[in-house]
Amino acid sequence: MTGAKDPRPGPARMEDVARRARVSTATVSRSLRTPERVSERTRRRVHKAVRDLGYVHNLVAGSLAANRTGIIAALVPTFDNRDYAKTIHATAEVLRAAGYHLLLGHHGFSANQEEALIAAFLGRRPDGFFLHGRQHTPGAVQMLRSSGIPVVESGDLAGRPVDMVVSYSNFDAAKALTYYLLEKGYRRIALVCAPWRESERHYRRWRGYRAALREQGVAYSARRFIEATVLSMDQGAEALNTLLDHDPHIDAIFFTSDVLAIGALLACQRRGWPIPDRVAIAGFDDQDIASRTIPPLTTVRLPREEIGRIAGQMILDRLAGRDLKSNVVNVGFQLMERESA
Amino acid sequence: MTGAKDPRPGPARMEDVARRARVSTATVSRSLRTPERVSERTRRRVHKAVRDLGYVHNLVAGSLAANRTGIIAALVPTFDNRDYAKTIHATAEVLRAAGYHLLLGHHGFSANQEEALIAAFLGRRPDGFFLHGRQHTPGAVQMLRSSGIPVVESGDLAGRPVDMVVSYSNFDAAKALTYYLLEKGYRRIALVCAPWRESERHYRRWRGYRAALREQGVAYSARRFIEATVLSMDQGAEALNTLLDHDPHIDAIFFTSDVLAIGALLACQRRGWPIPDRVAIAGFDDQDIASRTIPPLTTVRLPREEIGRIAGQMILDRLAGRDLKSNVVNVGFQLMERESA
DNA sequence: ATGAAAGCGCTAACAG
DNA sequence: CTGTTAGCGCTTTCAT
Repeated sequence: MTGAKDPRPGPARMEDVARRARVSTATVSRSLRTPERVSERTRRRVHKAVRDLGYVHNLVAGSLAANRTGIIAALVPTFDNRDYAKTIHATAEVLRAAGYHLLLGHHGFSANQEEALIAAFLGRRPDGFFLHGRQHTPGAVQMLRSSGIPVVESGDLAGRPVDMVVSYSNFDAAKALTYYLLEKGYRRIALVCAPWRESERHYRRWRGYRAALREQGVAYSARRFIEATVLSMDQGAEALNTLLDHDPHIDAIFFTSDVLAIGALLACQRRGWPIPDRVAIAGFDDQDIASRTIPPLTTVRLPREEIGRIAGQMILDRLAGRDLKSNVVNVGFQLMERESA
Repeated sequence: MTGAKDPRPGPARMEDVARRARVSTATVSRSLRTPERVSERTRRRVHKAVRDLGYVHNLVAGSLAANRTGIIAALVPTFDNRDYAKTIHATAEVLRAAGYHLLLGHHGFSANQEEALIAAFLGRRPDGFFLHGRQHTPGAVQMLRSSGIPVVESGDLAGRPVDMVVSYSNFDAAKALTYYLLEKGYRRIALVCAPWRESERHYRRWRGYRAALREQGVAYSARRFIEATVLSMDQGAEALNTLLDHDPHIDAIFFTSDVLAIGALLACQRRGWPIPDRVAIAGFDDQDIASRTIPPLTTVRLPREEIGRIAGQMILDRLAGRDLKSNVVNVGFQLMERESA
């Protein structure tokens, strides 16, 4: 039998640390969260006790007491997409540097699934929310608004923000690309869209394309439009076939996604068709491979990392009480003029 | 002035719901977590009160009281990699269906960064941990072990697990691919590795390659080995040049990553070199595009989604107290024999 | 610079 | 099936 009070079983608590360092739990807490408010000597004693006991600061209890979790919730349509991945990567980096962590979820392009996840995530009391996508159920918007936390959306600039937005304009980008094709002399320009359920973004691209045609007095033909069922290289190749079957005079095809465009390009290559002479091909996103295809793919580059960085920064700024210049940030886009069109 | 007690400012709490539904907070809690243990009538009253008040169940407080968070921590080297993305996607799906959410981080292939994240994440008291990667600092292993929560690692089968492992064998897969090349009659087979800092996996692949050569009595030459500095298509093309400069008689090149292999393949194509006649090319991972290159790429397919699914399931099984058959699951691999080699 | 004490909002025995 | 009650482990005034 020892005279010392036996430590309770289970992982060490702050109280155990306090006892060992001969201070109060308040001091331990300060040593951990605001070390500058504690004397050098005390801090060292506390940190030694922490190490000796293998103490792990319990942030669940801390979150409850402090009424902040240090968690930012983020929702993407899918993880399996390099564009979202790049964005989230950058966001996570910015947030981690400020001591925040990411609670990440995916909803598979379903607004209802998104609403369910928002409800579930809000229960974990995140300090901020990042949504990739601009289409939400009314319930989702309402929950987000009344949560009172900073919310950043991305994906497009159009429409009323829940709170803040950082994005490029799909409409403008698609319009600019279409203008480029028109300037190159193409007149029978077809469009292959990714499925519209995969966010309104592709719909906006279609609108940008139509706007360019209209402004330049070029007729739009529904026979030159295809909505792909899924976003795959095979669908790109198939769309190419269908379009040229319907109208052999098509001289250019704008795919609203590089995946589709590259699928079509490779199909042409296998057939020995000269691109862009047989038909010009343009994509959207500037995937790594786009600059290495034969010929290299004309496409639009979006600043995915920048979006993620800014999104994280906007949330941090708001949490720090800093005022933002604007709730909507347009990061722009870059036309990558290459040989395929 | 109303006679009713004024609700406190701020978001509704369980007590507010309880008062409105004329039950105790315990009943509200049960209605939310274990509705089957509450009478139909009560449950409806409670849920109505929840809706009326816009109450959001505070899982932070709940986690503290129940000593479980419903959070699974996951660490990957980087988000910007489709392989990890697919795995995590599958894990998140399995976990979400069971009411768990993912706290996700990335460490950029740095074991120290990983340790720091493990420390930070453990403070959030996750109920389980998933690590993509098998190399950890001793401190990291120690923290994980003493946390007492289920830990699943992936990335390779070799070495002693922290707790559980689900993976394929990089050694076996690389060896099998090398055997295939040898059977095809190639004898001067070069190897291009991704940087070894990007996990030991690429080192194991190199070992598998060497083992195959040795077993078949084919000489290994350091002049036929290159460690790429980064994982990019350009590096693949560059490695190809360097190798053929050093030794023009090389008849096959095994790249330990499809990215490198495809970069090399496209470079050959631009030069009009016939593949595999000029030189055979093989990759590792079976990216989407691997089956569409010209010629299609011989490579190894790894069941990324399956790994993620099983990892999630193993954690859930352990949390449910179910016994696992084994702590190590080998998901195998699949040789994709195509025309490039 | 440090300590005492009052919660943070919920859960889970336990009792009825 | 439902209520009472005692915490969960930490943070943060408010003193000193």
